[in-house]
Amino acid sequence: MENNAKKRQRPGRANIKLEDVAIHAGVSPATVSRFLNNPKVVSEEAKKRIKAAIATLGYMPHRAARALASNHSRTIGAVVPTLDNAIFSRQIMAFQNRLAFNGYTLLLAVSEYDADSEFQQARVLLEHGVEALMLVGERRSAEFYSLLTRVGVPFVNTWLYRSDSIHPCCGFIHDSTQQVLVDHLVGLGHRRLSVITGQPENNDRVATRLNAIVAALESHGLDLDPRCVINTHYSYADGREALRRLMALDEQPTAVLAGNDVLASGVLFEAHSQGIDVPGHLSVTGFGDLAISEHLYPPLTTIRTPKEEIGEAAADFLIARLAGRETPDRTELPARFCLRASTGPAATPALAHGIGGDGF
Amino acid sequence: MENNAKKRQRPGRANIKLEDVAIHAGVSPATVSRFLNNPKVVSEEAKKRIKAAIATLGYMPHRAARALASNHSRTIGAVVPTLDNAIFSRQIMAFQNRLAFNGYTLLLAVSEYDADSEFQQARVLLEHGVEALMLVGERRSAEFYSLLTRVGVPFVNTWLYRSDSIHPCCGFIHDSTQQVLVDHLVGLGHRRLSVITGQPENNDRVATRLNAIVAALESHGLDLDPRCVINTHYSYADGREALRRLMALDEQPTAVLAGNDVLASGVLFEAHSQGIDVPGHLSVTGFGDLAISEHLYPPLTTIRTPKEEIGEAAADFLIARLAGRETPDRTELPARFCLRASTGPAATPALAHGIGGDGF
DNA sequence: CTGTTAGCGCTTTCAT
DNA sequence: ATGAAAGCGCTAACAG
Repeated sequence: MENNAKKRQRPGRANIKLEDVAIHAGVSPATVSRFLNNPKVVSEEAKKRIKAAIATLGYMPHRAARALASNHSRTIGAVVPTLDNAIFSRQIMAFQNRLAFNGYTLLLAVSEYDADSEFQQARVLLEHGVEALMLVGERRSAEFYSLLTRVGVPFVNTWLYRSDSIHPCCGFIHDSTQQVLVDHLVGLGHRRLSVITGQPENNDRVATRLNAIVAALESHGLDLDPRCVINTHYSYADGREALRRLMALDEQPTAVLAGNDVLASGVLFEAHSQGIDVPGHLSVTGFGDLAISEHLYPPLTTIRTPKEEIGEAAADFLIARLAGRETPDRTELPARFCLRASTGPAATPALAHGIGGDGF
Repeated sequence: MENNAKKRQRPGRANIKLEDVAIHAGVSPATVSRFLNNPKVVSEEAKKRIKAAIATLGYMPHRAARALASNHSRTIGAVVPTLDNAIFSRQIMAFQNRLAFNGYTLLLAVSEYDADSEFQQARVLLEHGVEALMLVGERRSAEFYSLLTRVGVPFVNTWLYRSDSIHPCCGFIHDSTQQVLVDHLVGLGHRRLSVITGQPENNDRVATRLNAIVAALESHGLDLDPRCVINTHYSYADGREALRRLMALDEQPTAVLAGNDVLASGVLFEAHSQGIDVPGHLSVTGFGDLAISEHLYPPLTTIRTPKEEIGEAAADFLIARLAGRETPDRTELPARFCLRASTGPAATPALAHGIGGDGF
């Protein structure tokens, strides 16, 4: 017992291996391996003894060794822009839950809306041998896509659906969500709309929605004054500040399309403290339908996005692919219009510096 | 080129391995390995050729093989109760960010506040060879702790600090946060307080805070009417409903201590729609200080918890441990009292069915 | 500074 | 149904 003293103990693991279990159970390692991976080919007798051995020894399989030998890591990766937004956290929760249920473990990375970081992190996940990858959005470098196909792991772009996408995707059609919102507002008599949204450079969904708004307005013969478009970050304070800037215009918009519910909430808060009546003087729409949105004053008219559904569908898709099952490349999970009380008929445009007659 | 046709291609990986790089660069595999792990011991000449080989072949290291050979997976695991709560998502973001910066990858699991699930998921992470583990809370089975010590991976309990804890921890002292809140309210003249919080059975922090409230009240010679304690879940709707139940009591409380800011928001929303004046008729406190809390009507008096700081401190602690660096077992990251406008002097207790004189 | 040589713990043919 | 044996891709002595 002193000959291999130099052989370092695995730090960080109970040192019991499959072979120990085999010895203890009086079978070969191969049989224990079969028991672990395909128990039905093992005799009842052996099964019983192996089970007992595992229990008494407290054996834990070594997944890296298994991954090396079998080419299956039983891990799936995800790279999301942030977890700050309840939207992605819910997607990830649903995703992880589905993975765990199917015996997969999640490797998670956050890109912070940075394309290079997304690429870099995805590389690392691939090095770790993730068998599949969930991503957000679809705009990424050719190099990234070529890595993905070269490595050959299944992947899925989430949060968007395009029937003509060349990549697997699951999500909804962003354009129509904005069309619905614009139709709604224009139908209420709004002619001068404004937009407060994120950074289209780092976010293809934002870019798509912005274009869709312009197109929708055009379809009504309206256009979008560039001064009425504010690109900002996703915080309450940013939403508030954006509204202040909009209200400082000499021709004020009668409605604001906020890029997400956080921004919309900020707008509502700022409107409240400035005594701007919503929807009397100003209509506000959001995007995302956070849990809080229906409770705001007034409850927010918004688009409900299928956060959990996307996470689940992405997991199901990848798992099906890994199992060799046929499954459609693209899944549409519709977003829904939620009509609430933050939108109403357009008032005559408030005059600069002349708002705030009632409220407050 | 047909002799090893049976040798399956690694599905899911570019088939280039370290040996190929070595051949291409005209060096031995060992040198390539050194280049990867400790470049400074490799000659400039070799470095150059290896770099080129890696680039032209598009080589990606196989981390499972590396983990097997070196006993280092370069992964760290985390099990959190949920990501629904902005609190844990921010912690995880900060944690992951710090890990990635130090070359570690995050394996994430969600327990949904279930002790068995937490144990089970931690096991899986350990099987995957995580070199360290971040957990939330400290109440778990002896079996769990014994696994942790047997396996010998560093771990840290987060979201709490106890100077006498036998386990590494980072967070704050829950008791004093509640003491501050109670002192504040009692100082304002409140004598009949109520509590709306989570499920103490599944959450040791909740249990601790609840006990701390009772103790704090006692220190003022007050006690907590059991009918004024509502254990519920963390949603806006639950907060609203809880307030309704409280207001239905024949002796109504003049203040509510909500277990977190989501619940507190729900209380505020319900108060608003019932026309209950806050803080005129009812004072409300939260816990957590979410981004939205300062924007609510009225802005919420709450406790700011150090979410990101906990994630970072946990990462730093584990990384230091893995690097063999000395580092204290326990880190206190104080929570701070945020006095805002949702608390005020106690009114004379509102009579049952007689509230709501002004508002709405 | 570099190459050679053994494995890391497990799976998987191929026999039996 | 089971065992023997040959690696999976990489690292880590050791020797030079």
